[in-house]
Amino acid sequence: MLDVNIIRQDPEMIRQMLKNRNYTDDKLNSFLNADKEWRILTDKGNALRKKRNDFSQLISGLKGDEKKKAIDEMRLVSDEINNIDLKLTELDDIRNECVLNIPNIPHASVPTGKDADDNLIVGEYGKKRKFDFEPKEHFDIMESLDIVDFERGVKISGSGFYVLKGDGARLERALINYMLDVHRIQGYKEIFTPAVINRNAVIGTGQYPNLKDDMYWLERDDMWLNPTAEVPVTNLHREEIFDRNELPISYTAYLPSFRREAGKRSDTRGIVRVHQFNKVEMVKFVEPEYSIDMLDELRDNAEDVIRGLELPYRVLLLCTGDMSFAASKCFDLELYAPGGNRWLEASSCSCFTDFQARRAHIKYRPEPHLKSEFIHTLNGSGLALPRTMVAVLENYQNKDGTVTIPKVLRKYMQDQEIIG
RNA sequence: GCCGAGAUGGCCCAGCCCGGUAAGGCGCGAGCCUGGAAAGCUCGUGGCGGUCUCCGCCUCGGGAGUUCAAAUCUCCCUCUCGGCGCCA
Repeated sequence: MLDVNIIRQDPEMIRQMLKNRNYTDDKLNSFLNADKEWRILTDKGNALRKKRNDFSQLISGLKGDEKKKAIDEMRLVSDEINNIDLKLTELDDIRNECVLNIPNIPHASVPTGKDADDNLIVGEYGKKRKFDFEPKEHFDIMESLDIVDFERGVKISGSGFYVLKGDGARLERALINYMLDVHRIQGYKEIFTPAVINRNAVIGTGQYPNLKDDMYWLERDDMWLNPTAEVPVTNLHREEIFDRNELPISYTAYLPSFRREAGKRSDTRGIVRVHQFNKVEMVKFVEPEYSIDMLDELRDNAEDVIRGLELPYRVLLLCTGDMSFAASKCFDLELYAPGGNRWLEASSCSCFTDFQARRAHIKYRPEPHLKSEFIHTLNGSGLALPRTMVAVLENYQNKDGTVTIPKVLRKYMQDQEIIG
């Protein structure tokens, strides 16, 4: 959520920002109206409270009729306060609802644009391979190698779930280990968190309520299946205050992620869009002044994973209209998949400024005697497993139907060089 | 799942029985003192609002209730720590 003081100080800037992000300014207008009234009423209420407190003080020293009289007078004040409080609660609810629905302010370096077509292609890296045969799509490769079982995935869970078998399962495990090791060497501390998380956590990073229909909910215990490790890892430090010398903190975490993907109909074939997928995530907690620079570092850390795998990829700087709600700046990393001749989003690296920290109450003290301030958070995938698997299989496929294992993964697969 | 103990500002802790508007310590900072430091002493150190060198309100895990008045009494909930039970 945004700092309400920023909205108060420069509502026109917010209005322009909402326009750039394809939001209406309804919430802004409602906020401004409710806030104005709230401030006037708060003042009035406080004055009455003062009056009541004085009465209360007075009453403690009175007896008999004088006391009764004072109590009666005070009742009138109390009734008035109650009425104002009722109205204040109403106004506060409106304000909160509005603020929670106003997205983060994009960083100055973010291009203004309407949709995905306006995203800026920062660069294309790696060489697209020239095939002397027609490259197959990943699901065909996987089925002919017998390293996947779509039917039984459906049998035990439902559509959108799949089973990896044999070298497919081993490749998955190798990729996870490889990614975690890359990030560990980059200086990230490895974390393994619960995959079932509570309501406060999904509220803390903003998945609830915005994305609640896209998460699996365990009604009996009011718990949620992890939608992305960003949630448990960021919430590790919810309601904590750091000393300055503890920052920056860099975590990497492998965790299965669950998405209901309600209403999505695209990419139903294969493993590009599924309900459960593994992901290695990077999360950073940093001092505000460094956060934007840290985003470049984070992105580079994710790119290292791709470069190591020697996959062709491109980097997109998302425009204002295509960025997610909480992000101030965001890069997408897309892997090239020759079988379907398409780019697959395998990582999204974002700087959230204080937007998440404000909501999750994560602070730091710039100096011991100064008051605490919100830190900045960043996160990015490094990488999402299924799409990486697709890119590996399609780029490394051979004419005879086998798949060469990328060099960096071989040590995780007992030096095996080929699948098939 | 059962029984008991607990949750108080950045941290520690008093107050609760017996209701009157959060005491003290640590840490940190400013000042005094000093050749400099330590010690000592004084002041400051949660949030919101305003007519913003000042004033007011709110805040004792969360919520509801009793009362003129709740950290304090009553009820419900959450979490933590013990003990018992169950169990990979």
